[in-house]
Amino acid sequence: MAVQLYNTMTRRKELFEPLNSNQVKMYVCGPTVYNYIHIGNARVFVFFDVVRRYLQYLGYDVTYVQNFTDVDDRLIQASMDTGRTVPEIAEEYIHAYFEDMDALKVKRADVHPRATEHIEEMISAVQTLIEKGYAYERDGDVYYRSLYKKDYGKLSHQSLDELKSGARIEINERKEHALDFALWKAAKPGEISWESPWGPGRPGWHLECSVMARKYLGDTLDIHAGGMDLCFPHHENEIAQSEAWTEKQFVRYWLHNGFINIDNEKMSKSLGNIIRVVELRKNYSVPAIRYFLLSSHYRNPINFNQEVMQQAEASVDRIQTAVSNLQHRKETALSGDVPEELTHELKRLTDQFTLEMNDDFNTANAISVLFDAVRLSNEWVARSVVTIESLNLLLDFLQEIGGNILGLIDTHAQECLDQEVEVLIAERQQARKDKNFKRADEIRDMLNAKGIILEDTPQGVRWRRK
RNA sequence: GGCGGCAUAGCCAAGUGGUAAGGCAGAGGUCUGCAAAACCUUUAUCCCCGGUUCGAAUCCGGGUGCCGCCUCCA
Repeated sequence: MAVQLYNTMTRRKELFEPLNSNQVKMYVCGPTVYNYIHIGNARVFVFFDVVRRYLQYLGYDVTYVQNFTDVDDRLIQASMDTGRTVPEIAEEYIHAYFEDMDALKVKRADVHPRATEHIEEMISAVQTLIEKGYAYERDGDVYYRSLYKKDYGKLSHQSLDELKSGARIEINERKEHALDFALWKAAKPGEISWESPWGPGRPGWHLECSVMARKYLGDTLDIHAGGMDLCFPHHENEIAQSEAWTEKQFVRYWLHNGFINIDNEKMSKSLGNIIRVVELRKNYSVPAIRYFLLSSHYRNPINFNQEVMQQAEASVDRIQTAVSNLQHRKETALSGDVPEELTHELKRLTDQFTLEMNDDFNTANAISVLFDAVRLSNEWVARSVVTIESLNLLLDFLQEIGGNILGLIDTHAQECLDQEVEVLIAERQQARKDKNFKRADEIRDMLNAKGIILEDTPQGVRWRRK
């Protein structure tokens, strides 16, 4: 258990040591539920789900929290555009989120807290910050004094002077300083709001993560993760307010993943090239989508296009085929010992997999270890003598690494063929025996047209779906 | 202007000092009645120019090209 991970805070790979022995407190910024999630969101959720699974595989006890931002400017805008209420819209897209993520085999978090269910706690946090002098009220808004603590900017490594001279600072007369940010926003007429000591309003975006993270994970988190863009200002602001509030270190390790480009262009609303998961799922298999997301290191940008997705499909097919060929071979194998040679090889591959994942979650290399196991498996399947126990060992490895951790294998139950097809296969076998290859090929072509591929092996006919 | 990243085969992508993983596609071969699947073989002077070193894709300097963040965007 020697995981090294790249910490955005220190800009170095560090040895991962949770605050409390093997307890890992992990928080991943969740979606703002004003729309369907897109492939960029999916990268965050799929990758950090893999991190979580891997840490669990290593024996860590992981508590995983991911929020829903169910009130903010964009939801209010969507509400005005559609005439529906903010909670209605949020509910719909939370539902859609779970559909997408369940489909992509992302495990649910231990807690999925919603901002609107923690308003009381947020108000109380804001009050504390005001009392401590870190925040001030102006016309129903409450702002955080960014300059109050000297270490503001420590995550994004921006000095205050540089931030002050930043090119895009908005003018807001109510703020003492341009870098101050809203903890509480006064409601405009007609907007959804909650009562507070400063009048009706809603919480600022950054505040919810600080409050919910503390509530469910405590003062100090081990891992806090999200997309690269959240580094500044979102995570910077979370640190500021949380550490002002608790006077303790907020997060031990900050992890940020890179973006996805679409045909070498930034994915953006204005370019109209946003790829939603719900659409993606119609065109590509789940293992291929996950392969695409995991085939490159998480901090690198990746480029989405048809060609790489087709390559992903083909790659994932190779893994899937190895698993089904293993299963087919078991039907005619006999029980017996596992040769030392195989145990040894699998041990080596398991160690290699751990080594790669321990190195800042190098999923690209982890996948290459998986392919080494695929080759090994194919070699054993082709042997004329192999034991069920050996095949099971290979199967276990592929299922554990390729299935449970990386999620690149469809673990659907072995389906059955209908009676009619079984009869045809039997007829074809007889035809082959009789050297009636014309009829045999006819049947094979017929089934192929129905999407069933027949393969003749020394152990009998093997079939699979296209 | 500030902070940071990237450039490796037709494509995707690892590799932070020791002589270029893995996948897709292509070519040749083995197996097969023919296929399929599989296995074997095969495809790279690592953007350019200097420097350090016995040795550099890797370190340093200088270019060139692309990209991200710098107030609510994963």
